[in-house]
This record gives sequence, structure tokens and C-alpha cells, in this order.
Amino acid sequence: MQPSASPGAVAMDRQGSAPIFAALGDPTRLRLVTVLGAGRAMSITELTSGTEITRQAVTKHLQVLAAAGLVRDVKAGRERLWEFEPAPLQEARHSLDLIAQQWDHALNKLKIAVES
Amino acid sequence: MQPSASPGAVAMDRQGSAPIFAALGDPTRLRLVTVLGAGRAMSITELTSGTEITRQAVTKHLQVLAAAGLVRDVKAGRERLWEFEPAPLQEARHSLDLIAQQWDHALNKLKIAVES
DNA sequence: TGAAACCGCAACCTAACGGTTGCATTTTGG
DNA sequence: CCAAAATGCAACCGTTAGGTTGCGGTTTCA
Repeated sequence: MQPSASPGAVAMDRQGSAPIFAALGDPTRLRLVTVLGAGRAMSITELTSGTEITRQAVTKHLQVLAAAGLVRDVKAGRERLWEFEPAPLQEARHSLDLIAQQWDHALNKLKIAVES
Repeated sequence: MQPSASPGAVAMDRQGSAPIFAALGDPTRLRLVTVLGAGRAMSITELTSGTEITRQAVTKHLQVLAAAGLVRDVKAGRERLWEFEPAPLQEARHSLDLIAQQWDHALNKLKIAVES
């Protein structure tokens, strides 16, 4: 096969949600967003308790999540509470929906072509 | 705050979809699944054309995607075609849905509490 | 008021990631 | 049958990711 038209041109989904997926792509971080998604803002120490890793490790993960916009911190006196931020997650959902939708459409076209 | 109840116990979502998110968390790979999600199976060389990276790099990315189950290869003579596999993506969607749903529920509870 | 709780900063370490280059292998088509 | 296409395999490299340890700074509250 000689190099033809760029397949990248078909990818109309500017893969901009990759950083969000990357942020969710770690078990610890996915757990953090799940826990914080329950609604209650929590401190770092609280989020660390019950885990096998250090508070500093959790801090780093929270910073990664914050960089992706999935989480936000609000200082409350001696503590620093972290709360869930839903917007990026919706964007990620939309991104997955686009791919799934595109796939279903391709399957339908194939089915129709077979039936005719 | 002294260590209390583990917040991990609240995370009823076994964060098993983290590997899928990790696989999607790279721009190149997210582009690959988007392109393949269009329905047509493609060869490595074809998937490489139009990109700035090497065929070997694309190969590695495809292997990562295959390890996550997002993609499958079928050999066709001299070529090796890659096609999209929808199941893991559905799982990832469901995972995001759970979190979003959980969040909405928490907001509703809060709203009701405020109104009363 | 002072010890304990909560946290930030920084250095450090190992392993994995993303990528390249070089070369051998298989298959096709004229 | 043989050259070119398509790919595989392996070594190598720089950077980042995930994690720890050590220590210093602030709030709190008894």
C-alpha cells in the first residue's frame, strides 16, 4: 500500500479529551474522583486514610486531577478540602458518545448494504 | 483529623476501567480509536500515513490499545488489519455514567435539604 | 502557649512510556 | 522468481510518572 490520503483527516474529533482520560487512567485517581463524586468535600489526610500509599502521593494525584479540571480545592483554615468538578467528565462522556455513535452508524450502513 | 473510616469503602465502583482510560489517555491512541471507530479496518502503514511519528510507534500504540481490548487485529495476507472493538468503550461509558449519576444524586439531596 | 494535626516543598529513586533506528521476515505481483 | 511492500523483533534513549523520605510552615485547641 502506498501512502494515500491521511486518515487523520477523518478524525473530526479533536482528541482534546485525551488529558482527561489520562487523568482518569490511574486506579488511585479514578477512585479519588469516584469518592469525591459522592458529593462531600474531603481533606487530603481523609482521602489518604485507608489507602496503601503516602499522603504525598495522594497530593500528587490530586494535582494531576486538578490540572485536568476534574477536581478543585478550597482552603478551609488548617485543612484543604477537595471537591469534584463535573464539567470535564461530561466532556469525556461526550467524546466517548461520539465514537460509539460513529461506530453504530457504520454498523447500520453495513447492515443496509448487506440487505440490499 | 485522626484516621477514621476508609473512604475507599464508599468507592463501590471497582475502578477496573482505569486501564481503558489509560489507553485512551494518549492523543495518538485516541485518534486511532476514533479513526478505526469509523468502521473500516486499516493496516499499520495506512494508520501511520499522515502522522509525524514512525510506524513502529504506531505499532506500539496499537498494542497498548489491543491490551485494553479496544482494538483487534486480523491478518490478511501480507497485511495486518486493525479494527475497532466496542465493548471496552461501553464499559468506560458506563463507568463515567455511574460517577455522573452519583454526582447528580448528591446535588439533588443537597437541593432538597436546602428547600426544607 | 505549645504540642499535635494538617499541609507544602524539594530531593531522590525506579520503572514505565513514547519514540527512534537497524535489520530480518513474509508475502505479493509482474 | 525476485524486488518491493508490509510487517516483526530488538536494542537503545530521554523524559515522565508514581512513589517515598525528610523537613519546615501554619492552624487549632486543650
